[in-house]
Amino acid sequence: MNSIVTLVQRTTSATPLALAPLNATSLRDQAYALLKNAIADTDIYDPQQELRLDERQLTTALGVSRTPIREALSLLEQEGFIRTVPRRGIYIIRKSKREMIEMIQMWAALESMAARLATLNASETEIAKLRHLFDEFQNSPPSEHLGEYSDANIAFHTAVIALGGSQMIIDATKNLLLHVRAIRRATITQSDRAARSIVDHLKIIEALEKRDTELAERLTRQHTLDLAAHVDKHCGFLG
Amino acid sequence: MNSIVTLVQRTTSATPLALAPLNATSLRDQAYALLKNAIADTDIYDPQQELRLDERQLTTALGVSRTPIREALSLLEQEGFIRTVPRRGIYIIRKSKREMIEMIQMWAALESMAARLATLNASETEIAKLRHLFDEFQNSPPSEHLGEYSDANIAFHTAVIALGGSQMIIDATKNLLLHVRAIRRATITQSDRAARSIVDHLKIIEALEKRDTELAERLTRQHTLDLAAHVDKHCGFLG
DNA sequence: GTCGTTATCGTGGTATACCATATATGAACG
DNA sequence: CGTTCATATATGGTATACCACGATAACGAC
Repeated sequence: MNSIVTLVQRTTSATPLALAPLNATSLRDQAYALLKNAIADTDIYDPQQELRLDERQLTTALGVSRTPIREALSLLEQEGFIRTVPRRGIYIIRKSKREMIEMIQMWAALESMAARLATLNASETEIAKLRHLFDEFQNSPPSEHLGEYSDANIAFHTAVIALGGSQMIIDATKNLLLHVRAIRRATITQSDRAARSIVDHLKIIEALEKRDTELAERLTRQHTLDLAAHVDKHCGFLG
Repeated sequence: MNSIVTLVQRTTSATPLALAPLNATSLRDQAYALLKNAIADTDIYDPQQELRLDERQLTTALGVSRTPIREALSLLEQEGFIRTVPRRGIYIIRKSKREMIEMIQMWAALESMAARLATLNASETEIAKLRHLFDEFQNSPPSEHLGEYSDANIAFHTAVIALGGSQMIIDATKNLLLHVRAIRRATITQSDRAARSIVDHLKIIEALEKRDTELAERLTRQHTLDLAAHVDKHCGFLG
């Protein structure tokens, strides 16, 4: 069955207003959040995966009318997660290799700017926290628990961006992360990349601590551009 | 009267299907484009300007129902152009000074990445075209025709971004430009800034021609960050 | 006259009925 | 058996009616 639909139904059954929290969010926003999470949790690059969504089906699954569903889908379409083809259907989009590389490059641009801003504005204590993200990998090599390392990896980049303090960059990056995350899972699996990645991260942290603006920026940019180059070479399965 | 509404009406009267071109665009997309242009052409930082939109009013002005209007407004809201307050109204957003600076910083990050990519991928002839953008300013100083120079200025930055070849960056930048344009008008009015700006541009062009990746990137970033610093100092009228 | 209460209304949110048309289906004809 | 055309159906797009709720104004009590 369609995993998205089932997830959606499960979440919907949570609506009984047990405590009636200050749930002032509109149905459109709820549907938007739900669908976005569902899409993010779907392995859209699995060739088996069904990528078609059905408005009417979502209607019954969520227990709301088409209107908020359609508005939510409009937003997701604008963000590049889905595409609606008139009289054909609504489809989750698989990003092409080129698009994926462009997204990573854009990520590099934004995160390196965030690193620059972090050297200028972030507090000592905030920067210090970065090191703790990798405490658990001090003794054993990351190859032994790649799943956790992948999470810590994402957490590191997210943290650097947060350190920059630019809400605009933080927001713009969130969607990029969702798009790139699916592919990142596959690329980090090479353990040598994970090892080199840790070295890069430590150098970035040092640059941030030394408040070396240019260096932190450059290292951050290069680290992410390396990922783009890696995807370019090894991800032929992308369109 | 509300300038947006009047503009909207004028444009609407152009819909008679004289030749019935392949106008396959949905009413939602038409409304979206129309409203976006209308907002872009409005001087939202004029304290006199009415910033409230009325769904029902737009309905009659455009001659369509609320549905496509609302979907278009949803998109504009997500892009940060408007904000809808339940039971209060829909308002065009004035960006705060902080937000404006963050947008310019983001612009700097993206354009400098585009410059980097341009040194690696753009053709000689494409880069050569950049010089022609300023041909008309060779003899007379830009202070004599600031309006035209402002246009050429925007054209230059847009061209650099296009040279980068990343559709993702091109798209992300379009909205930023709309947001920043209103403020740019006011800041470029100092003629000394215009003169220095031209010098910067020429240096960027030279770096691109020499395929000096790092230099082109750095100059482009710094040029735009200078604008951010300038806005920070001189645009106290922003929230 | 001021404060509080109530009624009305304006507004965005939602549900639903309707529409247009590309695609699919199948029957009829060659 | 294959091709073609007519009909049916599914799907996204649009219009509209209804709803909930807060704001505001009108009114009344003190």
